[in-house]
Amino acid sequence: MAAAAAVSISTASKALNDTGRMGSETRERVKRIAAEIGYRPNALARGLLSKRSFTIGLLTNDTYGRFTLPVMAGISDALVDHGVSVFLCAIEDDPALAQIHVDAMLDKQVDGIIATGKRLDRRLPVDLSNLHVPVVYAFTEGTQNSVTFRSDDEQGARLAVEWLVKIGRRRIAHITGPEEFFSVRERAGAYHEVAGHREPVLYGVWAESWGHEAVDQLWKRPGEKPDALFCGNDQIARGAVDALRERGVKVPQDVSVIGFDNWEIVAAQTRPPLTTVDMELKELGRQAGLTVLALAEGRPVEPGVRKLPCRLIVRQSCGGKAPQG
Amino acid sequence: MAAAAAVSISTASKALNDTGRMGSETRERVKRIAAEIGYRPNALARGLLSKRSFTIGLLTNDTYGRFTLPVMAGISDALVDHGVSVFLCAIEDDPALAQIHVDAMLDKQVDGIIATGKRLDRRLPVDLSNLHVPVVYAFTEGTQNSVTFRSDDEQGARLAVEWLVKIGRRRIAHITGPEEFFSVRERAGAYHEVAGHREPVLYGVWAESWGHEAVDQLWKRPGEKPDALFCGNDQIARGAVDALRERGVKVPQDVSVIGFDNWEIVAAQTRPPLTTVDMELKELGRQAGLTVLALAEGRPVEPGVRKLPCRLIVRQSCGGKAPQG
DNA sequence: GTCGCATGAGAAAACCTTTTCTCACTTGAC
DNA sequence: GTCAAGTGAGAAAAGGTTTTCTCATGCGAC
Repeated sequence: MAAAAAVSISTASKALNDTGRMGSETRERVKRIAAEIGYRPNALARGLLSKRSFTIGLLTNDTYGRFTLPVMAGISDALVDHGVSVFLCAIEDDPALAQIHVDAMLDKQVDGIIATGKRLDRRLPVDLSNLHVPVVYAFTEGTQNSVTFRSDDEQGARLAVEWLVKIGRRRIAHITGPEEFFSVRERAGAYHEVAGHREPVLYGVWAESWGHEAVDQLWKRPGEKPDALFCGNDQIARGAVDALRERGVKVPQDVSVIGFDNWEIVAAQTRPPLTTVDMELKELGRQAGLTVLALAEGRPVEPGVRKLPCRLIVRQSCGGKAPQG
Repeated sequence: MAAAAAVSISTASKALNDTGRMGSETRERVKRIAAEIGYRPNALARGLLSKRSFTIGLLTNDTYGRFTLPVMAGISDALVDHGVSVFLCAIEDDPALAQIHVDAMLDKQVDGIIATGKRLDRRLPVDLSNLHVPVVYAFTEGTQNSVTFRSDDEQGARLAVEWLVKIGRRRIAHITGPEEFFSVRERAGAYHEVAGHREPVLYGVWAESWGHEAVDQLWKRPGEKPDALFCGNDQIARGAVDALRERGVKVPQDVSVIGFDNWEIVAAQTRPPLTTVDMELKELGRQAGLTVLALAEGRPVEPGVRKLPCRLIVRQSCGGKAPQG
């Protein structure tokens, strides 16, 4: 302890924390010696007294990390300045495992919990509604009176379809995931609002093979073909692009294709690279982190669902130019 | 505190921990009441005394999570039974950020640190060699006298090439990543040992486009074409498969293609799905977790590099049958 | 010269456990 | 009936920090 090196015991604490009354030369001396011996206060002892552990828990059932990692990066980014560390707990839809992790986090006196997942319309398999620490939901369904952050899929879909319209496309089809996904219905709704009902919506699964097959279905139909495809995610878009190439249809000259998610590993490696919609998950994580911190510090936060706007990422699968700004 | 609900103070502790001397009826009563009021001991206070926080830190510079997430899953899996939680700290090759995270972890009295990365032959941008807590390296270069876990890329590559030989392929080319990668050289070495020097090794970058381009190069050369491609990772393999399909070369009938990494999102979505080499990163994480725990508990661990065997994942891009076993 | 007040610094309590020590009481043996 | 041994349970210290309280000293004012 610094006390040994310097002179006193509780004086050291006051010196280092710039609290209490004391001579400035004493304060400086203590600080200097503390720095010399590399003294760092024990966060456990501090937390025991202050009731703040400067630790939060991140609970997720997204084992792939597709959604969790960007969210985690945003949380960490926002909280590292505040000295907060993050426990990551990956539960794989296993209620018992989830409960174990939640209990462990509570035992360790986390200041709050952020729950995140891979679907906006599903709950984590554990009840977090009556904990004595604040809980914030990010990209997963929250409980009544909770704070929930989610992407604005409707706005994102509108962004995509409006972009296709703006570059002159008129026959825009929509190939997407299973209709029971809330975000699928929301995106399809926005699609209809902007593009009307001229072309069909093809519901399927979240896989490249479905994008491939959907293009086959569309091109087998008699009559005019679509001049644009708005796909429910980047994997579907990739499958669609591959299918179009195999049919000799040129992307983006003949058909524009737009994805959703901006999953770099898929979107950037597609030929041509995909124009897509980014859900700004890192920003979502950042806000979730700051919110749980605010709640932990007792600052009031309005409950409710916060929709964060998506952003259009223009690459080469649509043609057109990036918007200036 | 349970003391209030029950009768005494230190007796409660002994009752719940099955230590000390006391009447069995007292012990049972305390336990029952503790369970009723949902009492859970404060891990901070316990850690303060026992010098064990049941917390470890996972430091990574792999922002994509391609390698970190499976490792993390293994660690968590191994340690959750021991009541250990994991701080995840993503540092993006930023030494200052890394130091901040390490300091934060040490302040929080982690029992140990696992350092992990995305390259076997690179260090994390922070020195962990003189900490007062044990450090274990996983999938990143460790320091002298440290414990390091890594995949056995040589064995993995041998597994792949031997498989190609076994199913009857003779002209096996190797398309891989940048030669400065240690694992690239190791895999290429094993490739040469098994396949000889009949076909070239093409060094490039870790991208689909490179796999595509490499196939173009190989097929533009005069003379007989390869009947198998051993690719340095799944992305390259995917690019190669796509290029072969565009050339009208059938996979796996005409050419077998094998990847490396078993990155499901790439390997399983390729058409046909890729036979590939899995580095067993989850098992690697599990062992790293158990090792850091052993070190934290003072159990002796032999320093050195531990190579974990890879496993062949047989899908459809090679033909042949899965080995029984 | 005394009183009051400001100032600097240390003592002590509190946070919540675990562990060791002490004490009172019971029981069995002689 | 006394003594030793054994048994059950509480007291106290320790762990590292922060915060409040107390105390001693020195100074200015009257």
